[in-house]
Amino acid sequence: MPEHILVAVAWPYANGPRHIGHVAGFGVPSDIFARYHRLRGNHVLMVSGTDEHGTPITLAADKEGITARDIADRYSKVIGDDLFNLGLSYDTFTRTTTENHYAVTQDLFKTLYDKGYILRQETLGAFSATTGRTLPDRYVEGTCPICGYKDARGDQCDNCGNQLDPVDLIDPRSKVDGTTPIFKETEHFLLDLPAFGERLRAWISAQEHWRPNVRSFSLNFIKELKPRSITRDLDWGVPIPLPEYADRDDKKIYVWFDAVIGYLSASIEWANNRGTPEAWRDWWQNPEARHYYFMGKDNIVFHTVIWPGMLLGYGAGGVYGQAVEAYRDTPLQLPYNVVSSEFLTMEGKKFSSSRGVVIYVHEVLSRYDADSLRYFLTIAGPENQDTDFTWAEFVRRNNDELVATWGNLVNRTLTNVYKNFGSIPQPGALAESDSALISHVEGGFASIGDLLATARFKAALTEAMRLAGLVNIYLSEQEPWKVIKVDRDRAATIWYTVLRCVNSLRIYFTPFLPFSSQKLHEYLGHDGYIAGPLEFKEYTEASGRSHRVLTGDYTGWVGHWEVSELPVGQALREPKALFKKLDEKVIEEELARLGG
RNA sequence: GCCGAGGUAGCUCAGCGGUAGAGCAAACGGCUCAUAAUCGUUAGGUCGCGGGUUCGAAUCCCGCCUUCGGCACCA
Repeated sequence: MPEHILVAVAWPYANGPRHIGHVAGFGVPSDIFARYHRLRGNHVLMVSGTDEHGTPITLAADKEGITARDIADRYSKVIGDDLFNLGLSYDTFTRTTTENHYAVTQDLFKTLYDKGYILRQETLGAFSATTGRTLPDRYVEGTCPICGYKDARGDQCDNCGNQLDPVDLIDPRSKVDGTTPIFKETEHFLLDLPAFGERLRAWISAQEHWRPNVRSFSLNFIKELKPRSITRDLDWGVPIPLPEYADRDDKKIYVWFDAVIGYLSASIEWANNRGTPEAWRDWWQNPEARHYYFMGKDNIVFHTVIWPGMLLGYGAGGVYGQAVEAYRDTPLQLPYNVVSSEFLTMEGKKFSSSRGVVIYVHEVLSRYDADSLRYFLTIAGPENQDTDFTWAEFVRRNNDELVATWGNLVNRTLTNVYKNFGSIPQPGALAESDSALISHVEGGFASIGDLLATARFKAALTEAMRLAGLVNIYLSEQEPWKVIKVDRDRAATIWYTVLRCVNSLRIYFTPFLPFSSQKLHEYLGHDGYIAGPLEFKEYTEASGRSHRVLTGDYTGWVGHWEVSELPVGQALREPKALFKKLDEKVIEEELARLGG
């Protein structure tokens, strides 16, 4: 029975280009997972988009003298291009500035409000004297009332570590332009998280398949749940769907509230775009569906506490949940697993765009193959702990592992067979050593499959590489290039054995290395796409505004996570090297770029 | 300050109660079909420090040193 798998990927924030740490955390792992489940024949829905509301984008816009939408448009395109070039196979990668997203967000807000899960409260907020815009706590600086430190932030003093309220700072000033902020009363809406406290605690406690750090961190967090503000004094965001706020442009829904709703709204958009508007319910209102969320560790509580709280509150729904009779009493699905990564550092230092400690995705992809980056970010990525990216390691992993073990196995096999046979050779009776190798390698469908299903990507790729290494050892022992001079039939059998293994390894590597796996698929003489092209599509909504969606037609792809036939006599296509070996010089060149 | 994670071979990391592991780097040897790729052998660690629990501890507990995160209106 095929399963319905939702792959919900963190939404990259559109205030600038994304660096390789971001795609290491959520992008590559989620794509491996989605591609694996498609090969398994499951119904995969992989959604995300650019997160385009919030203060940082308005600040970036002010700086350049353009609108927030201009900033969002620019970086949504840049980020979408990066993900496309990395081969991240979203079913729908959209944006949070669509009409559809606004409608779904407002339905969530309105439903939670009507059910009493949203509270109203007057609070004292800081506003910029020059622009009138709200100043988040961290954008207010001043002297710490506790220790006297002069550059304390509104939320916390970096000197004494105490948590602060910006109103208490002595001589407060705006971090943006140094002016004195104005404090005034403003009404805010708060999500009543304590109302879900017991249900969340019971639910999280039961999730024993979560990574331990995710579960324990979340359980710790919900010990002290407070209502959480879900509106901001901003003109850039989803409007509050209440009559008294209909015409006001000074208060919007908080970016984090709408961003997590993106998982649902993008699923609904996917269904609409393909002309099956109710199809999203097969994932969201199907108790058998499994939802997997991928993100960095900084986002855990939004996905294990706040979003689940919102889903519990929404239940079987408002407008969207209730629309179809057959689903009317079916609540939206909670996450099945929340796969959080740690952080990637850069030559030993934390990524920092402002200090130039950064490597953008488009920079790497402009000079290196996507599969090389994908390989590094998987085998050496921050899956369980922070890991370090260095150019020296990148070159070494590429040359000594990817090229030497897997690339070279494919290359020596295909060039030999293409030259000597031109097609899959007819084997004689398999020797003990031949069938032992084949069955050992084919065991990867179970072992690697189990690791992938439980999101242990590093171990899965290590196992695939180990199996590729076994075939290299076999070749060294059998030496078919010698045997062929005296016994062509035996050489054919040896090469057939190797080809059988390479054919299975092709499947194993497809989730990790889609571009090279597609090439190998073709060199082996197979037809169709095992990892085909992605595409951008433009969609126009009722307002007339259009937006771009990264998607693809994955249903026609041909690979399956099982031993596949390798027909004797199938003509090979002329092979070329799958990967490029990198010159050691690039290490110095890249380090020079960082310094300059 | 509070909470949490890490400190294992020169390097990057895995192992997380039962005789210390991998890859790379190093040394030597085999092979030469293949992107000077590959295969084999060797060498290399009192698993941060100090206590404790246990027949037995990188693995559990306590303390310390050290690095790094989170601490809720930055996403």
